[in-house]
Amino acid sequence: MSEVVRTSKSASRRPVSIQDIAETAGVSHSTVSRALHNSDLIRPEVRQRIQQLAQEMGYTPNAVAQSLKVQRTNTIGLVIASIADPFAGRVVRGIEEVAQANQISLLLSVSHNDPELELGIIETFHRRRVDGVISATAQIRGPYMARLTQLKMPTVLINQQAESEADQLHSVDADDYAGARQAVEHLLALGHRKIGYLGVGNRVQSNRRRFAGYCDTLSSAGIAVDAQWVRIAPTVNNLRADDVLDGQAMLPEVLPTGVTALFCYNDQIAVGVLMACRELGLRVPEHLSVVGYDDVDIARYVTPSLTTIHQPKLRLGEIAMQMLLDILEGKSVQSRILPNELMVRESTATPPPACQAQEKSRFGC
Amino acid sequence: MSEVVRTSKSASRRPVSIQDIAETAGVSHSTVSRALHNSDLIRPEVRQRIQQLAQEMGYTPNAVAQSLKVQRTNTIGLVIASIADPFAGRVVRGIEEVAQANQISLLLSVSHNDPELELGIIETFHRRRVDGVISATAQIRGPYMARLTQLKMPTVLINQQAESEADQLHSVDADDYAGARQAVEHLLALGHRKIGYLGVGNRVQSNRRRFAGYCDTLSSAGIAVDAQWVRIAPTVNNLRADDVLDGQAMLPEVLPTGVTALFCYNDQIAVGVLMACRELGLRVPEHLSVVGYDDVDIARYVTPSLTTIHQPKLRLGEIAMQMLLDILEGKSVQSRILPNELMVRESTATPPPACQAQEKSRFGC
DNA sequence: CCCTATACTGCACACGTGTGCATTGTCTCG
DNA sequence: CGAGACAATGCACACGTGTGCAGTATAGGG
Repeated sequence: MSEVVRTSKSASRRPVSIQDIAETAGVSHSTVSRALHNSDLIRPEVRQRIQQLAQEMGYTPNAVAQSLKVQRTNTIGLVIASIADPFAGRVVRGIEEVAQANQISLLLSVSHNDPELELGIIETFHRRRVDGVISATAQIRGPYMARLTQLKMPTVLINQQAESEADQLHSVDADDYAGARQAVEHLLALGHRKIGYLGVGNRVQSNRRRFAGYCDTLSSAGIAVDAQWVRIAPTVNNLRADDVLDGQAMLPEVLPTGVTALFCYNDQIAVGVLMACRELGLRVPEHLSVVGYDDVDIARYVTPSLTTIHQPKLRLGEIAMQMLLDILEGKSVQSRILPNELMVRESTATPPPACQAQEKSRFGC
Repeated sequence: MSEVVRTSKSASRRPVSIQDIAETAGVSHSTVSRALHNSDLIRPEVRQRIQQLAQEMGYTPNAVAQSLKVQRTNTIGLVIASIADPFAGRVVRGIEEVAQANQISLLLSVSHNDPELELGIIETFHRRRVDGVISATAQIRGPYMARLTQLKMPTVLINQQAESEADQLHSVDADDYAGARQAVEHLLALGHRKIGYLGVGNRVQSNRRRFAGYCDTLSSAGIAVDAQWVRIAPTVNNLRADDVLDGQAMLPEVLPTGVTALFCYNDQIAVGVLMACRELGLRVPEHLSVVGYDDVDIARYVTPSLTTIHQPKLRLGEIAMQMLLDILEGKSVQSRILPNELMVRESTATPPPACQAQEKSRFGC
């Protein structure tokens, strides 16, 4: 008899519900619900019998129904600019680990830095009633951010240093400005004075901060920044192009200005520079010093290995997720800025003799 | 008056529902539901008025409730072994693009090749009632796969060539065996005869297929495979270690055997070999030829650039997602195997003179 | 033996949405 | 003018789960 019921149920292709369990157990669905939650309102023996029955019938709670009822999805939305970017990969990993440890699921979306898409993604997240949002996209633009705050979705931004400290908008960042300063100071210490900057046009905020660090450091050293030393990769369709190609293309443009070192927005740009140098027969670091940013895996594997600024990518992700969890629990949290670390490898050295000579004469040695 | 109502609603922090709209419009919630779906059961003017009202009140449909009702979440679960792996990154991107175009959301989970975790992930996906699953993890093991088929969740496997063509289990793969053959044939054509293989221990299936391609190709050429030429990176905790380090560690072990070329399981292993060679003062390809697998970005950026087998990573992802969509629509689909492509770059050349001399004398030249 | 406190269980509603069916109103045709 | 057809809308239930409250049974105490 009971077998017949089970068969008809399983034939109907619908997963078993607490209602099904209730019927086979001869109790109400409320009792089953409570039993499965280990409520001490239910007699221990009944509780155990129901739990065993649930096991036997292959019951899996319907998270959709639960979410609807308790008004919480245990899901957070994650926006990143690109998956191809190894930087994002590490950050996502940090997020994922903390999320998994806290039974939170991740809804992943890629924005490609397209404002239209970003808006759509936020809308989708809201429709799905995610508990919160982590955004690791390059920059939040006006309407995007406006909608975000309007919807009152708890949000944590990564590496965006949102200037407007709005209500529920928190952020965790690595210190772009200080990182840039470290990089340029390293080059200054090696004796370089003509130091160029290769930036990007489609990550406006972070590019601006790193560029500012670059400018200020040179100024502090009494060096006037020559606009010729600076190139910013053009923005194509607001979409992220291939940074390596951009780096490759920009090198020949700054070379004639006589720079002896280049500080690059990120490691990919720097790798592009390395490849361009190889084509031109220019040796790094003998003829030109190169500094990257991020310290992605590839920085260690290219030849010469890249001197770069290490960002605590994993930590950024972990902290962002933990911060969001705290917000959801009602704790008050405050935005954080993490320090970076200079990794000195093979791509930087003292300036080439010719320039050193120039410098020497200049200083009267 | 209506303002008072609006205010009280918005003060209750709950998003507006169709019920709220119905009250302000003076109709039933059914009418609102139909109007928002453009049902022609509703008078056009009413329809428009309701839609405008919904707009004004900032209504966003509750996808959770919809999912519960229509028994479909428009969400699929995605399991990958690691995010750090650039191979996975490209595949995910392909999946994501097709998903986004079809209004499907992605639930992302990382398995780290841990069977325990994998099982938990599948359980979570089932609880959340995803419409389907795409698995790009290295290998599905017994209990994992059993549960997958038991739950009747439509599933597409990437690069796993599931031997048991079970019911709802479909797959899309790049041809490991043929890829390995291409790689080894390339080396043979260059004149190499002592060719080694560096594999991995924690991606059993694909490693086995590539190794088989390696063995068979050598056999076809009349070369007996020397077990000394072959190394498999040890498996640590079932977790994926750093492939580059493994490659670096394995090179010294096979070098004494006199191999003139190495076929590596993937590009990371090959990069490790490159770095080890550099440490030992061994030049690639003059002293040793190296072939990778996957053709991830890094393969183009290292020095020398890697000869490798290009896998259509983006296509794998796109096809997998499209296949899953077809399954969900009830279409019948069949598993596919995609071809790879040999990318000849700088890391392969004819064997070093010493060996060539040996070969020559051997062939009586 | 009766009353009350206690332990347990079921009823009914709620979460937000979709939809079959009944109901109402209007128009048209005989 | 009445009847049937058709258009438009509301009622009620369903999806699967959680929970306040009422109800029942049992035990204990007077």
